[in-house]
Amino acid sequence: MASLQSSITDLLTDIYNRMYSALGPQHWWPGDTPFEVCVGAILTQNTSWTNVSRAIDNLKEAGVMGAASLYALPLERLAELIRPAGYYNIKAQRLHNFLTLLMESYDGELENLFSQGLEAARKELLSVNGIGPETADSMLLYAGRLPTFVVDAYTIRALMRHDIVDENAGYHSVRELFMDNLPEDAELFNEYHALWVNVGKSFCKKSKPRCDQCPLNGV
DNA sequence: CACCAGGCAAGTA
DNA sequence: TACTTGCATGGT
Repeated sequence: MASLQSSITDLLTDIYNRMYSALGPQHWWPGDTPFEVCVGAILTQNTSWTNVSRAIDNLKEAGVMGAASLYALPLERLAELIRPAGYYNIKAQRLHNFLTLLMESYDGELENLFSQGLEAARKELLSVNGIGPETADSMLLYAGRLPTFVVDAYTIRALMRHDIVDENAGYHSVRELFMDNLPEDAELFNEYHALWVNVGKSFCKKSKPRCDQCPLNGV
């Protein structure tokens, strides 16, 4: 049955309920520790998670999944370990840039970074070359449990196909759409973003849409 | 074979 | 400001 929307909040809530009912809890982010989540956030830039998982396994196997030991690695050795994740040279440099911030300004402790609060920590992360808005928000939400909304290509594509945003909607405007119209709830934002990715992978694909099965049909 | 994947920065006009 | 290009492995 169709439902009437009286506000953007109701629309976004309805979309969430539809996706959650169809797909259930997503158990994000896959990762044993907040630090591992941050490493994964950089490695997964424009890259499938299966490839990233291999790279993370290599780092664990080498015993360097920690701020100090990863920071101490030569770039060539780091690149070699993360090779399965693709873009390994640039990602090695980006990881090192992040570790430089963490080690030199926060004593290697993510807690010291996140305890500043969302806005200050976000500004710090965005100052790192190689950390853009999605990577920063992923770290803040999934490692720091701070209530920021993560937007990605799946989110924007699905919103566009359902005429909820227009074709020139950017990261910032979509992030604000969710944050201005939903309660400031890290658990909700966690599940909501993960559901967008699932919908994007399963139904709202780039070149093979399966719109007939999409839980967003009828919003 | 072509296309895609949980982006970002640098270069060009 | 608004496009375009490089980065790279691995699955479908």
